[in-house]
Amino acid sequence: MSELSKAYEPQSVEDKWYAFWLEQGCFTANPASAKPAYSIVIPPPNVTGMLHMGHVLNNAIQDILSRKARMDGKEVLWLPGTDHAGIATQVMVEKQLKKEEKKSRHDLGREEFLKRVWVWKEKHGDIIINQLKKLGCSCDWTRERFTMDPDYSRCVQKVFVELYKKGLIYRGKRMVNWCPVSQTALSDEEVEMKPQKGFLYHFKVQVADCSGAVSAPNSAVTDRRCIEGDIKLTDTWLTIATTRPETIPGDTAVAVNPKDPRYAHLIGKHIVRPLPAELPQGQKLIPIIGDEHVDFEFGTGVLKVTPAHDKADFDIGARHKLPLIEVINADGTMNALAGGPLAGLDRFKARKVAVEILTEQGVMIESKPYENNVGFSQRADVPIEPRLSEQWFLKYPAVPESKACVAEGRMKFHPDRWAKVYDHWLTNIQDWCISRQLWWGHRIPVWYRGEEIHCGLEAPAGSGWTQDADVLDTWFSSWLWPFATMGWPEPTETLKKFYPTTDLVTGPDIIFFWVARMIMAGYEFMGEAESAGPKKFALPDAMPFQNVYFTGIIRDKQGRKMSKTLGNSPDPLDLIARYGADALRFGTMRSAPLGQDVLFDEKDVELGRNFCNKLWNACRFRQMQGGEVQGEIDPALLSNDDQWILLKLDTAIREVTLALNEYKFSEATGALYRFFWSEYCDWYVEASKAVFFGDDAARKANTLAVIDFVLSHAVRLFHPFVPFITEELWHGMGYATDMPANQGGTTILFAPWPMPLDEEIKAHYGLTDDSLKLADAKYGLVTQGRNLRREANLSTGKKISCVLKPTRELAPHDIAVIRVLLNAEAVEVAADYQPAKGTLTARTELGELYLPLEGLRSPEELDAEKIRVARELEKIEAEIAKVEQKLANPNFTQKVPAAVLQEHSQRLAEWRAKRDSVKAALEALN
RNA sequence: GCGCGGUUAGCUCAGUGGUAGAGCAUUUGCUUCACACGCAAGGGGUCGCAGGUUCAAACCCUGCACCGCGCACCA
Repeated sequence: MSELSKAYEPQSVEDKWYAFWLEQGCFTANPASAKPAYSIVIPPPNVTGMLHMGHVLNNAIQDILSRKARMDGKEVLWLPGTDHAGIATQVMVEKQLKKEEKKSRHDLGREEFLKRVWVWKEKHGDIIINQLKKLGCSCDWTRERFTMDPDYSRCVQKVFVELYKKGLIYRGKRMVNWCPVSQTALSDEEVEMKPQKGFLYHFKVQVADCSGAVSAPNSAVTDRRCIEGDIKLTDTWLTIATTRPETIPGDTAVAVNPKDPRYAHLIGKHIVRPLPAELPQGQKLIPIIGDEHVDFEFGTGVLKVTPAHDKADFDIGARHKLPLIEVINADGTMNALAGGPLAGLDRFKARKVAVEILTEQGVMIESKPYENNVGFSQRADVPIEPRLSEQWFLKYPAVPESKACVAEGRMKFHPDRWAKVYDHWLTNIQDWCISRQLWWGHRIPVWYRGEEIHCGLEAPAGSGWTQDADVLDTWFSSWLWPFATMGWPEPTETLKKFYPTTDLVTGPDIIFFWVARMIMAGYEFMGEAESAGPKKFALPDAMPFQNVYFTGIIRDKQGRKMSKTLGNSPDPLDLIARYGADALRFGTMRSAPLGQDVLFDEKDVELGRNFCNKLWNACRFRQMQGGEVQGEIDPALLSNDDQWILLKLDTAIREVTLALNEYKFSEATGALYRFFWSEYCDWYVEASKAVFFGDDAARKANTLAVIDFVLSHAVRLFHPFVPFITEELWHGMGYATDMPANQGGTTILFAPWPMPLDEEIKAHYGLTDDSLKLADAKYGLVTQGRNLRREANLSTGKKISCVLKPTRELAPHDIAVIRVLLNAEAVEVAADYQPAKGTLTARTELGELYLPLEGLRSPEELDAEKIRVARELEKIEAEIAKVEQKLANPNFTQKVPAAVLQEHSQRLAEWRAKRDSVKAALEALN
């Protein structure tokens, strides 16, 4: 770094160093290494996805953890990859197909369509990977995995077969969440409950008495005929409340609570279902049944039961052996059984038409606006349709082990409140519907031939077998990620070295989808879960990671979720182009406190950029002073400022290290920011100018040595957060040269993480509390002096002369520092100074500071000054009163610890002294 | 309905019993020889509300309000 530019220019630096790191193989993990292991598996982003702010937050954190671990001397594996993301990817390719060729996937056929998806994947799959590289992610790209890689696919199938053989996977006809747009079953987790504004319709039905006329209740509808003449319609009408009148044709009973005195006597009788209108009454008689499920407080206390289209109703149906009438097609339209006017209509259109028909019949009583929770397909954002279909299900394995590891604190969640959410979910889970009616994904390894069924890794021998058409839920492959990416089922060196992984960084929105299931898979396939049976890996504790860090959700500055439709999501690549990757990382980290959502504001990135520029220029300042790099520090030559900054560095090292250990990234960046900007730059660099502007060569060399010591540590402390600029400075400042090649000599990546100064070093340099206090007092004096200057309306550029009447002895160098910091021509030390009229004074810890003005001020300025000083006096009096009151309370003085009491007394003395001084100043103004 | 978070300066957030803090924004003054992506000095808060514990509460306890999230088969 011969000449540093005036401002930091990230563009010229970032690509260069990333290429260098790759070339040097810095990110490649070596399983044979003797170093202790540190590992993270990336939450694989959607292969067709684009980098968004959530990725930035998530991956910046993983990179910080990885880089810190490298500097701690660990062998680091950050394993990257992408997810095939079944529905999302398939939909994307289907859309493109529609747009460009006006074809559906069925037009192409399964095989041809899948070819197109792979083409898409080859074309777009690298985008997000390259974006992660832009961000600076130090992933081991030699181990990049994709959930549809042949090896990975093999793992997924193997797992399916194993669980099938154990009886944990089974096929059954059950009620599932059906997405009419994607036309596939979904798991419970993919359904999002959303409050929906609709209507609660009340309609009446007539009770019929036809005992004996109805055939067995569990027979199919077509057989359930009443002879027209046998129906005896009664005068009793029941009112039913429903939000879904379009499902009336599918009703096969009406349920009341058997304890409900209004209706109990009607149980066993029938009602005439009003729809389909054209069917003869005899074919529409359905029984009134008694079921405890019915809440008689709600609605009318009469519940229509539609077993084929409602989960709860399905259960009631099962209890009462009711027949099922399906009236809705897979695509959400009504079928022929729904009746003439409804058949073929979309379910929502059909709702309106059903209401019209009921109104025409004169049975509609009222419709009142009503808000209820409706399950939505998370992916397609339409209401899901509970639907009876044949699907594959998994009974979750290793549930007790998975609960225990978190409950017992062996696996830690950060923040830990998620542990409760996790536990609650595991306590209440239902079997997992794992089959999807999609083409893109891992095909279910089951073949059929007539009544025969074969589950295995290969197609069975013989002809006539057809494979199950469905694929597996994407999460059924991602739950294997922590070990399937490392060579499982073989006991590879990588697995032995890096499993279980150390940290997982992810969003709380996938705690059930992914985190919980990975834990179960870990116990089931890597450990000795009770259900697991004999294993190649009987790890004593097979949990896939030791810590889970849950990030917040990134929102815009108004608190709204980032979304494509709102257009409120900035493009991270654009931000990187404008501010630099380091700026984006630092800004994001600084504004992302543990466990809370992050309100993103571009100002944060700006702050990051400004910070990088500050770091850059501080180094530039050092470089402009010339001299030997990293000379020896001579303790005898240390100034008070030197001692102060070394102590502040020590504090910063401790704070940043502790914050990182606790995953408090905003605290760590906050500490770095404060240390570097408010302590090092604002005070130390400015104070050092007293040395560099002087002519003490020995002191200059020593100051340079201190600066190099501080900067070489600071740059390392910063590296995990801002990797590019720190690498540039590490080399440019020459800090790499003295280090062994594998410990910082080649790259800062492996430079040792700074250690706090131990007691021995502190003693060696004479770093004491007193040095800290003296410096604080000195800088306090400077602030007060600048304040005087400001009161006198003397611009910062103007040279002034001050007088200090000291309360303690000060080294000549400290006086020189004060002079430089005040930008004063002279600071005279005079024990017997008698201020002239109109001299501004400030009472400081080090003595009275005077700014003689020689009558330079106008009467207006004097008046303004008087008002200000009088106000200050008021404030001081109020503080004194507050402390005096406390000290006057015998309860206080008797009960309080001695230290607190002493502190209060001292404070009172200080305030009183200050009051005297301010009073004197005020009098001097008059 | 149950559970979990949150409520502190205009904004975003730190602050777990003893003098209310930071960044941004704002005011004023500075083209001071590292940095205007900067420097310096200010102004600004009855810590959501009501009780309680304590010598002392932003902090601990109880209740309430509002915001957000998760879970839940009220049609």
